[in-house]
Amino acid sequence: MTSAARARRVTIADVAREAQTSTASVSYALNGRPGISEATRERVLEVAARLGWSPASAARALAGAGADTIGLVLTKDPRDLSVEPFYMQFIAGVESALAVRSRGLLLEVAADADAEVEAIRRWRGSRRVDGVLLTDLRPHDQRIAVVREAGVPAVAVGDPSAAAGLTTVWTDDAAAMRQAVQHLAALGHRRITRVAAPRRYAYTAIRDDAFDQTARACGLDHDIVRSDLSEDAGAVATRAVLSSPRPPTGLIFDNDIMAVAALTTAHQRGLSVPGDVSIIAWDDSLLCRLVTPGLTALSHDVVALGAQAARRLLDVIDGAEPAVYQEATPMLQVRASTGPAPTEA
Amino acid sequence: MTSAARARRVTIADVAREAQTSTASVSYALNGRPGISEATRERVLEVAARLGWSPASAARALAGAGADTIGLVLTKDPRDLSVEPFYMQFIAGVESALAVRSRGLLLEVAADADAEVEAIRRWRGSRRVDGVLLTDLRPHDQRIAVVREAGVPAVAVGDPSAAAGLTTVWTDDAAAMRQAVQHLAALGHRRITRVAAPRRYAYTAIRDDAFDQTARACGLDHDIVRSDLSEDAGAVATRAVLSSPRPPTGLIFDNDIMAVAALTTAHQRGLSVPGDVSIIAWDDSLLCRLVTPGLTALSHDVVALGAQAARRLLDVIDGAEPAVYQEATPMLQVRASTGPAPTEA
DNA sequence: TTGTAAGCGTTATCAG
DNA sequence: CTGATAACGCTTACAA
Repeated sequence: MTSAARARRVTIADVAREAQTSTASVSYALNGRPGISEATRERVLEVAARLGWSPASAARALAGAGADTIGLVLTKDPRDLSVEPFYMQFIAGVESALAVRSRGLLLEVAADADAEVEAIRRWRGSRRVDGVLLTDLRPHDQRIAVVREAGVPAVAVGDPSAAAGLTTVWTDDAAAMRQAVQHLAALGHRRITRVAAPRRYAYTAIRDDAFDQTARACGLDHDIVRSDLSEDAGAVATRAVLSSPRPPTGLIFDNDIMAVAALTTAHQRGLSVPGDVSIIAWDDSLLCRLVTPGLTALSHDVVALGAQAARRLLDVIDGAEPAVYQEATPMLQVRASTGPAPTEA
Repeated sequence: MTSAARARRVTIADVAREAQTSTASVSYALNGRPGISEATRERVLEVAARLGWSPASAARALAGAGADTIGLVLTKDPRDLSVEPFYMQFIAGVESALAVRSRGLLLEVAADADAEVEAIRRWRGSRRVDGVLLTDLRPHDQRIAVVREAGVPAVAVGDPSAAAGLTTVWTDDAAAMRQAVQHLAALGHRRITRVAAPRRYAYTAIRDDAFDQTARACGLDHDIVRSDLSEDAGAVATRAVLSSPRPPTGLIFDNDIMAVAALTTAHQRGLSVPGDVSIIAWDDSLLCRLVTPGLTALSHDVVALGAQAARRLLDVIDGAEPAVYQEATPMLQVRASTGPAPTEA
């Protein structure tokens, strides 16, 4: 008949009483800290387990220990979020790294950059998180100033040039873009177009530059079309590009969704892929493998990226100095959507 | 030169001093509670804003108020998680509902059912969450006993028959399955197979039964093949089924991933879809639209489901009585992967 | 309407 | 090594 005890929670005071010692010793024992005899420690641990004690993280956080939680705020419309495989992969990676150190992940979807900053401020003020992960870096990102000023441990995911000295996890997008352009050049394409993400992302300029330079070096006609990352925008951009007087024979997209949309658009217009136009996607996901023809894509391990970012953040929380970690450069995964350039009419 | 003040955080005591009142009044003012004059309230609010005060949720939670956070624990291998569009859609929906009430989402990926229960216990003990969302209900789900016993507000997402009286958000999977079977029957199919999720999910038995009954009612040869929800397992199951002496001409899958895998498998074996075999997927996602031929699928709004679940959980946290909420029944979205049964050889 | 003070469950300091 | 005891920031009776 233990039902009477059900309502109250077990505290370290209970454990201390039962183990005939003080709360301080219990705290030491439970946190594996020195300054306590092995005998007491074992007794405390045994009693805690028997009583079913579990730490009240609120109290712990309040007393100055960590919250054992990191924060991730995504700036996306929820419905877009759900369609981008990237984020779920990233989150999955983060979780896998957090799980082994039993940390939690606090997730928030913000409507815009201001809401994002607001969330970070709120979190740090409320001691809910020990640190934050910053994705989708923007040029002159205000979040970086905020975390720095507020002293919030943070890791930026994106190009170091946009991270202003914060610990950074990045992939070499410029090198990846070079591969893509050179692949098309090697296949004999003379006119290529890049369908790019908005300028508000820091990586956009980097990919823009790499695209321009490599295309020029290869002596290709080249052009950049600005789009957003949605399916619709990808289709619209593709239609416009393919309707031009001398349409390009190679297209490079900034994500997989737009590339798939382009594939559909090309088919609708009776164009063959890769017979009439070759398509390259960025972010190789299930989608790229499953469509017909399979999409040649710049493939990288987003799950690993998320895991690495989370691990580095835990380091930073533990006091590590800022550092820059480069992940594997996205590799061009060649599939059926790229082929020899069509011979001129 | 405000740099000296940077380290300390602003507390209600600071606000009280500055506003020349007590911490109690500040608390009342900040929480919009009665028992304070309008004049002081405004003064407090103004001072709080000026000082940049933000609530310490740790302290708040410790003092007995809520944590303003709900928990969601997913039992999946992280890499599988990232491939299932369902979860990201669900999370996106949850976030959208939470955002309007400025609540956070604590996410955890558990390796197995025990880890899941452990997470819930830990959360409730640590006062990190005000309530939890339960997805992927299992028959006799231990989590239900746990939340009940621990008095954790919870909402189950799944069939009410598995939710044991908890507030539940569900879709009528039996009705959805009937549509799928009748669709195939109407197209003249005489032999159909269901490639099903593992029995550990509560919905599996419900879909099994509906499949059997409807197929029998329609006078069809029918069979159920057990699989897991992965791409590989879907391909394996499809190969096995199509190799049988008298293969079925219609296949119904329990998710979209397996259905897409089946499509690829059929093509590899030189079979036409829907010429030789018709395919129906569950959970209509981008994938189903984008593959060729497009997949006929049971389509439902998972984002809305997540939003509804989150809203109902907030109700429960606010003391609402248990209730059952039925969401729209998945609708059969007919695409090119289903067609008339092939004429017997 | 206001202010005082007692928790909430830990951690951390500092004498024994 | 051990045990009181004071924070931590907020909520909430209870007094004034």
